[in-house]
Amino acid sequence: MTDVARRSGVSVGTVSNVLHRTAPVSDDTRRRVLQAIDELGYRQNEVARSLRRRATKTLGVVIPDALNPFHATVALQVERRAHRDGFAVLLAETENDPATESDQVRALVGRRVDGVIFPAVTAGSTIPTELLDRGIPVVVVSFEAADPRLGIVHVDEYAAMEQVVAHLVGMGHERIAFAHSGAHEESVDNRPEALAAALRARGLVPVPGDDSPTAFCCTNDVIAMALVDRLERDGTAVPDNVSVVGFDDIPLAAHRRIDLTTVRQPAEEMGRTAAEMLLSAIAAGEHAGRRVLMPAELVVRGSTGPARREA
Amino acid sequence: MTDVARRSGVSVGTVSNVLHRTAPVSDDTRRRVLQAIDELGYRQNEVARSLRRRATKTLGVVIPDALNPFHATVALQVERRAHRDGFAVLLAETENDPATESDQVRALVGRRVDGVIFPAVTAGSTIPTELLDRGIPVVVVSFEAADPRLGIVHVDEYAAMEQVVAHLVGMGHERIAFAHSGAHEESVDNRPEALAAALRARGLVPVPGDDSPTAFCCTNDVIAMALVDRLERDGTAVPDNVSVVGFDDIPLAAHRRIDLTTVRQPAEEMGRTAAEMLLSAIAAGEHAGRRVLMPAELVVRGSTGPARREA
DNA sequence: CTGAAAGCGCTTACAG
DNA sequence: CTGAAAGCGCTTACAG
Repeated sequence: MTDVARRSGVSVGTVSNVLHRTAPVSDDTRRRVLQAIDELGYRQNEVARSLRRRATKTLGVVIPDALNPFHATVALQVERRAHRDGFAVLLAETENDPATESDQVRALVGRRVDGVIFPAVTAGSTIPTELLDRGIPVVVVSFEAADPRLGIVHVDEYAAMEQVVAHLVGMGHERIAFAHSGAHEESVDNRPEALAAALRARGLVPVPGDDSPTAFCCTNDVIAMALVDRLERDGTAVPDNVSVVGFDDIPLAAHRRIDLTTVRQPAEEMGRTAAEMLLSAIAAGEHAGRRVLMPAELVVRGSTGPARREA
Repeated sequence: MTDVARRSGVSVGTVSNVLHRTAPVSDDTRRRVLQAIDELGYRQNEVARSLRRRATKTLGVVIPDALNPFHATVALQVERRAHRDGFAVLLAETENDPATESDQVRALVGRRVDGVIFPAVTAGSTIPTELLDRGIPVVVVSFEAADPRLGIVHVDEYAAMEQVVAHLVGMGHERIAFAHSGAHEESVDNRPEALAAALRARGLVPVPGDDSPTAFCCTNDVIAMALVDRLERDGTAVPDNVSVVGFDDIPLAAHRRIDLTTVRQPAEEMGRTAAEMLLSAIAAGEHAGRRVLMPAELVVRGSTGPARREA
């Protein structure tokens, strides 16, 4: 910037002014400055700017796993929306590990992100609260949480599971299990509990996955697809021998070869909404503190069918 | 930091020293400082640090589409590896649009990333060169480029396509088409050319996709899976009526329901290697300027079969 | 309309 | 071992 100022014969303050129209600048001066910028290939240093303005125009997105299409979609939409407002996004992966999670969040705090979005969080995590306490707005996507300062974008998982159970019970299923990944700490959501509630309303209870269920409700579509793969490799046909229901409705769920019955969450819209919520909270200098409920609906495809009668 | 210094009765320089062991500090002082940090919940401001050190410890990853598992995997591995070295990663999405691409890269330059990784780049892009000219090291993944300052992690696409064509021709295919997404500008790679070369070596040429090919070679697995879906919805069975070959070997390609014959690229290793290459270039203060060739191999699964004899 | 100066929160020689 | 001071590249009152 000093170079630009020197080359165009003005002060750095004036260069700053032409760059941000914060104060009127004569046309002639503006032209000279712009020309110098062009000749020098000058690109403003955002880190100095961030330091001075005490705002970085960057968001953090903390996801357990970039390979889950639901999370990837949210991250993508956030990035897209943020970019429109001149915000950048720092990607932090947690692998669903609490230690990595807090590590990552600490790094985001150090880098002074203006806000953060969590499409998931490890069970029992107090991380969002810590951020909130530091005055950093946060919005969570696809799950609920208690803190009123939190921005929340979610679907009604109880209503969704009610639809799932109605569908399954209507086809004679009574032995229904919940399936999640055993690989990591679970992230927090109400899906198992929502399933249990819908079953209870019909005098049923969830059965363990190894206790010959006739249907599985999976915590997400990735798990559901892996389950179908495993079942069929073991000779258990889906849906002839057992039905499988996913959650999310990732694009592949509609693939003819996959054809997964699942609960559709509007991932793109959720990501976009979360970004907008966060961005406007940042602009207003306050917490997001709002809750948006999105529609979720059962999409019936070919992975569910009538319960097999016991031999 | 001033607060910490005041509370522990030392100067800010000393606080800096205990934080980074750049100079010896007495045990007693260290203890007091650490305690003050803890009591205050102090977290060092990385942006000030970055400004002063003229290095941000952040990498940019520029991808066309976070939903492509190959790109997501590379991004994830880069993030993981970078995180180990205390680097953060800025995610920039291009949607395969040259304007967005240069926009995003400009933003990365403004934010003074220490280096950038491209798992793909729009055709004809001069972006990497511009970065290189500014002294920013860049490494590209899964394609080739001419600039000797570039770090390159790729596979031998010609050898891979040779295997593909040998497999296909061995099953009687002579009408082979290349399939890519028509949605966006293509990103740059040698796959179409590699296919053509392997065909030419056998006196064949690629046929247009609408000229009743008996086999399709797709630019990646996502396209291949979409193609299978489309073909089968139109009543064309795969592989009975037409064979389909992908590229990448994303995890789903091995799913029993998908079962895609494809060329395996070691995505995780490529991402990790790219990150390491970039990180060590940054540490050394020079360009990556190295080329690593990774193995690619044909994985034969169920989406390819004997060419259907014309009726 | 333009310039000089302070200050954002750090690091890094340099003294002591 | 510790402190004082300069400076990283900006923005923002404040004068003029």
